[in-house]
Amino acid sequence: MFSIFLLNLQIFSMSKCEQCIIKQFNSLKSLTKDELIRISGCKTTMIIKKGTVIFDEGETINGVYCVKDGICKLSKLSENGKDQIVRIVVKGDLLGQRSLVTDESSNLQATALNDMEVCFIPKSEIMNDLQNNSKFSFDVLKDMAHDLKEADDIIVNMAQKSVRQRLAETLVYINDSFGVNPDGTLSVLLSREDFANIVGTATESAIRILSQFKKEKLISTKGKHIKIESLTGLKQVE
Amino acid sequence: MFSIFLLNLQIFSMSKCEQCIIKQFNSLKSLTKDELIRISGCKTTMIIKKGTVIFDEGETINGVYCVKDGICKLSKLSENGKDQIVRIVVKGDLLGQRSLVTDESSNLQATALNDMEVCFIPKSEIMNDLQNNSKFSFDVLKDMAHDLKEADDIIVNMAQKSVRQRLAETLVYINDSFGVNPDGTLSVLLSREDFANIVGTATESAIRILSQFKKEKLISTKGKHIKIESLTGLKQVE
DNA sequence: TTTAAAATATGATATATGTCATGTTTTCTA
DNA sequence: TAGAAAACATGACATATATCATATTTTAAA
Repeated sequence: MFSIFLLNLQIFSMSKCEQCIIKQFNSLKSLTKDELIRISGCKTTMIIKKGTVIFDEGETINGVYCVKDGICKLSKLSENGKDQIVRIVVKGDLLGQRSLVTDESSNLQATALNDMEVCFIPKSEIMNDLQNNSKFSFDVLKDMAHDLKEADDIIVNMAQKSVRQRLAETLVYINDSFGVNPDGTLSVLLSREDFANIVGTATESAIRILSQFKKEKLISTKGKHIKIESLTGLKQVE
Repeated sequence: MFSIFLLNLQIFSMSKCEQCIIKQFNSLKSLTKDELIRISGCKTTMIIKKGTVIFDEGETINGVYCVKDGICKLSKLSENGKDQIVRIVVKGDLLGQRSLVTDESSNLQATALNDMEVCFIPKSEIMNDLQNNSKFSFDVLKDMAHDLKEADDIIVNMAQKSVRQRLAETLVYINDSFGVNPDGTLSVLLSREDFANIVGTATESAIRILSQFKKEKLISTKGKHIKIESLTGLKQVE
């Protein structure tokens, strides 16, 4: 597994964490300059191709990924064979934070949704900072609290809202959180199957409802690119 | 609101955190003796009657509750008027940890499921420890990571499993996590409506499926007390 | 104890969504 | 560029679950 990484995906980069703008967006901003310099020395920058599994359910991660570019999904295989997406991680986020806190293996699979550039920081190097730099650990704590809140919201939506509503909200969420391309299409490009796996429905149902939204002029599509035509309309879907 | 607490619910107790066995079960165990003595001096012990709302959605909590006895539910009101239960907090747990980390108001409501005894520790008193005692903050981090993992699992179950399966799993979960009374009935006593609100279904559906389980000899009931007759059977429900 | 209210129970029916089947379009690759 | 494979699309039908209606039982209150 690791050898594949070495062959195909890994590029050792000379770029320095201390100067990296990305860290602004996550907990790493709370590290001191000295800490960043040390981290910089042991990190591994890698390019990950679209579709690649970054880590799998049950795998021990032993570090954290700082996402410099691209987007990935965190999903979990359910017994019926479907892959439920529980979170989307984008440029600027840290991926695999949970592994710093627990020695358990990952409960989720991470898969690149487009080509990504990430820096892997070994757990051994960053654990000291988590222990000694309280500003940093408090930031990680905040992050996790935020994720937990979002997860609670998702539970409520899953339980109480229709597939139609959940799909509408997913479109709004992606629009609001990750923005749009110059042509107005959603910048996060997902397959119909991905949408189904976020919403928790059959792929056919997701396709069908997207078609309905199109007829109702709430969205327009070219290929798999989706453009929101009426944000307010989507928000009112019942 | 607070005056009601003072009149009906609050009892100032002389018991000391340093000697309290409950702390063994949560992050407070990582506080030093000195820290515990200080906490002990500013905590407020209260008795909370069954059905009382401990804190509501949108309320600012400003502290954390250590549950000495009893059980409560954390729920969130959805737009359709249903109250989705996202977590159950029992004796030994800390309630409202998220409030320590963020200044946002609570996204959840906490309601006592039976008579409870809790100690309220003001945020102002414990924040220092969260900043300075890294063992303590790491414990809180672990707790939150654990909750996050459980939340992810719930999302997958909500999305991919039938109501029947979810209800069976809820029974198993309550059995495994919170145990049974001497007569074998589940020690956490929930109304059919509570079950429906955990599973995310209509109350009638929850009742109906529990009746089916009864017919299938998976459980037995007297009044609202439920006894699991076949744990393996419940685990195999499809 | 009697009465009222809440919780539990069950039937009948409606409906959203899943499943299966089939066809079309887009994307990939040799 | 052709051919294969994957993704998208839509119809027909099955089914789990919601909703509404109405008993019955349990709990609370007067």
